[in-house]
Amino acid sequence: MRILVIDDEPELLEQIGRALIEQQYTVDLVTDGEKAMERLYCDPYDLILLDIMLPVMDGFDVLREMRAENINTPVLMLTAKGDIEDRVKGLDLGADDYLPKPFSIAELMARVRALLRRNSRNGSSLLQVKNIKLNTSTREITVDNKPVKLTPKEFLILEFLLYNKNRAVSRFNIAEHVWGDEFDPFTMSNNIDVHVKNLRRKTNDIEGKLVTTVRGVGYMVIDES
Amino acid sequence: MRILVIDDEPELLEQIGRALIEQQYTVDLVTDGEKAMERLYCDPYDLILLDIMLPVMDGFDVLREMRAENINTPVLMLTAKGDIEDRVKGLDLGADDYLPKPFSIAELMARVRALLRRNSRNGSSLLQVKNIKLNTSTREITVDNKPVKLTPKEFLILEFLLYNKNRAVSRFNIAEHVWGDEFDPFTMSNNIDVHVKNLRRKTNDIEGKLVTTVRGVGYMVIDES
DNA sequence: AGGGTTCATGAAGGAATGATGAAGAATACT
DNA sequence: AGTATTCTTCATCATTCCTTCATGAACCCT
Repeated sequence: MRILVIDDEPELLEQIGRALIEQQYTVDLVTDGEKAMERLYCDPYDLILLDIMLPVMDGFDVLREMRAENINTPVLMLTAKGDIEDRVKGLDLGADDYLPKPFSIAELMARVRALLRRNSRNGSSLLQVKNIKLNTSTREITVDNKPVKLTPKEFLILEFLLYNKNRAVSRFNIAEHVWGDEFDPFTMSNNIDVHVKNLRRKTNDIEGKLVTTVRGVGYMVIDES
Repeated sequence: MRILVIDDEPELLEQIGRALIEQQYTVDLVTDGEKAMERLYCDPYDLILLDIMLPVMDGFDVLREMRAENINTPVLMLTAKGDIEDRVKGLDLGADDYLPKPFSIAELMARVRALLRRNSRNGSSLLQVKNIKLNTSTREITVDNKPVKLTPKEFLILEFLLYNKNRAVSRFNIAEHVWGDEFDPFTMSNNIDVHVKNLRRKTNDIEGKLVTTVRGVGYMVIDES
């Protein structure tokens, strides 16, 4: 389960992060709305913990933009203000729950569990295209319901392609997402191509039926449904 | 994503340019309204950052002329004056957002991202004329709702023509846009004509119904709607 | 109608891009 | 340390795409 936490107080952020990691969640921590949106565009999450009071782009802005972008990940709003107005506003904008500060870590964990449970019924962490299923939380991949073993890089590339299905993604985009900081934009190797090749082989994707090559651009997964 | 920045202060212009390039945007910088209009006629942009205070032709003039020419690229206005009047005037003329100077680069970037996102949502990435649709982000092209495969050059040329619909574009304009730096203005080959021919074939455009030849000038796409 | 200009078209060689197999380097596992 | 797995690099092959050119058709003008 992947959780994104957005809060501008570093200490609280740290504390929440540690508690979540202890519970075996995969956690990303950011301190402002901008970074949050960036992450949301790149990576699929199962839950978002969102502070309202943020510099520049506040929690409401993040929520508004997220929903406008059709990112329907459940959101638990955190705020220093306990007043009703904010609460109403947040829920109007599509937040799923609300926790006024100060709160105990135990209470937070309870809410997190509740939201994830509520949501896991909808199976939001399952990316599915054609005969392939990819569970982002358990890291299970099946092709025609038969399990397939992928290496870490292969998994990340496939996840990224599925997440951006019906959109051509460049090698640059892929590299950014899969290699993060330590990717060399000037590399001349066809590293990504090789991983895609192996990915195709392992998913019985002989003729690029799953992963289509977009010449001059990169790759794309097309979902007809 | 292509962004045009218009500001008469060279230092600020430089600074903005650098910040945008760092974020992987394609950027053009000009210092006055005249040059801005020239560029706007030639190239399609996804966003325009427009200073109000400009010599000769001010930001309002640029905005007015742009919109009169049916160039609907979103505009973020920048100005030293913080007063309401200018703001109202700008928005009336069709600006999409407004940022009073002085501003931080971080804040500017936030607005840029927000506008680009807002815009791509509204399907502005979908160019449509007659029975043809072109999605600039997914690179999907359909003719009568049937997908058509175009090569990179063909795609860029069609995109350019659709973007400048109802306006005759010269071969020079096309070359500039499609080949960018590495285009040879002295070539004697009819390279572009060949690509247009193939484009017409692939889009079932037998009699130049979609791409009209403007003798002595270049080509044009006419949209009756 | 004739001459000149501009555009359309088909074909072909060369350039660019992607696919593939294999081997060495790096990493993780025992 | 030794082994297995994964990642990266490289050379080569296959394919697609780009450009060029020769030729024919359409257009414009006097």
